[in-house]
Amino acid sequence: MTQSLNTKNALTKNQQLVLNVLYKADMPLSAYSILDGLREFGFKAPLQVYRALDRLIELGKVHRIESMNAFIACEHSLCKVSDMTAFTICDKCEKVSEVKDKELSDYMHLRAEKFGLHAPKTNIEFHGLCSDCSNR
Amino acid sequence: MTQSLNTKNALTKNQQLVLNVLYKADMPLSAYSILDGLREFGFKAPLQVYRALDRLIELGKVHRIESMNAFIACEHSLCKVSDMTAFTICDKCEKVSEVKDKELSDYMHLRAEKFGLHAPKTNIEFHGLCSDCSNR
DNA sequence: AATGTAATGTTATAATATTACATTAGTTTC
DNA sequence: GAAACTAATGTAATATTATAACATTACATT
Repeated sequence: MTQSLNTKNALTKNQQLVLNVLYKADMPLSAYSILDGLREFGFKAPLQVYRALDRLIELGKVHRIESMNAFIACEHSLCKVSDMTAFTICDKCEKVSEVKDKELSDYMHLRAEKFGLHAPKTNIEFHGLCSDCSNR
Repeated sequence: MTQSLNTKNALTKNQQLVLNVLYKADMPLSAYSILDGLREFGFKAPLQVYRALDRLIELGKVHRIESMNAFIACEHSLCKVSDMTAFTICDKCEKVSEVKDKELSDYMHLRAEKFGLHAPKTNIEFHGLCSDCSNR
C-alpha cells in the first residue's frame, strides 16, 4: 500500500503536493504556476491542480485570492470552520497577508444578516499600500 | 462632428454602449456577453469591451464582481468617490445586489488602517442565500 | 495643412478554467 | 480472494477570460 485513500480528512497525494508548493511559496500562486512547480512530480494537466485546489479550499487549507485569480495557503489552523477570510494586498510590492480578526468576522456576519443573506461566506480583500511601500 | 472626445469626463461612444448594456441587464455580465450584445453595433473584439470597462470602472460607473469575473453597473451615483463597494450574492438564484452602507464603509476603512494599509480600496462580496431562496 | 494625441480597430496570443471520458487504486461485500 | 463499487487520478480537448502589439481613424491645436 503506497497511500491511504481519503475517506476521512487525510489529504491525497496530489492534494498534499499542491499544498506543499503553496506552503513553500508563502504568497499567492496561479494554478498554472503550481502546475509548473509540480511537473517534476509528474503533474501534466491543469485539472490535477484544480481538483486538488477545490478540495483544499473546501477544507479551509487554501484560500482563493479572487482579485488575483490566485491561491494561497491558509496561515491559520481553523479557517475550515470560519465563514470569513480577509487579506491585505499591497498594490505596489504585491505582498499579501491573511488577517485574523474575530471582531471583523463577527461584524461581517451581523452585516450579512442585516442584508438578509443567510449562511454567509465572505472574503475581503483590502487593496492599498503596505506600510513599507507608503513610507518610500 | 459625430462625437466629442473625452477631454473631461464625458463617455466615449464605446464606453456609453457598454454602460447601456450593463444598465439594461441589471445583473453582472461577463465581458464576452457584453461583446455579444454589442456585435450589432459593430463590436468585434474583446478589447473594445475591456477598454471601455477599464475606464468605466475608473469612473466608478461599473464594478467588477471578482468572484464571478463579471461586471455590473453601479446602482448609486457616488461610487466614484467611495473607496468601498459591497455586494450580496445569492449562490442559488445568483441575484447580485449592491449594498450602500456608510457604516460598513467607515468600519472597513478603520480596519484597513489598523492593518497598516494606506489608501485602501476594498470590495466585499457576501455569498450566501437570499431571503427568497432560504425560505424554500 | 501639419502635427499631436486620444480613441478605436484588428489580429494574434496568453492566461485561467472546465468538460468529457478513460484508467487506476483502494474499499466493501460476499 | 473475486466481484462490484467508489474515490482518485490521468489525459486530451476545449471553453472562458484577458492582454499584447501594432495599425488606423478622428478630433484638437497650432
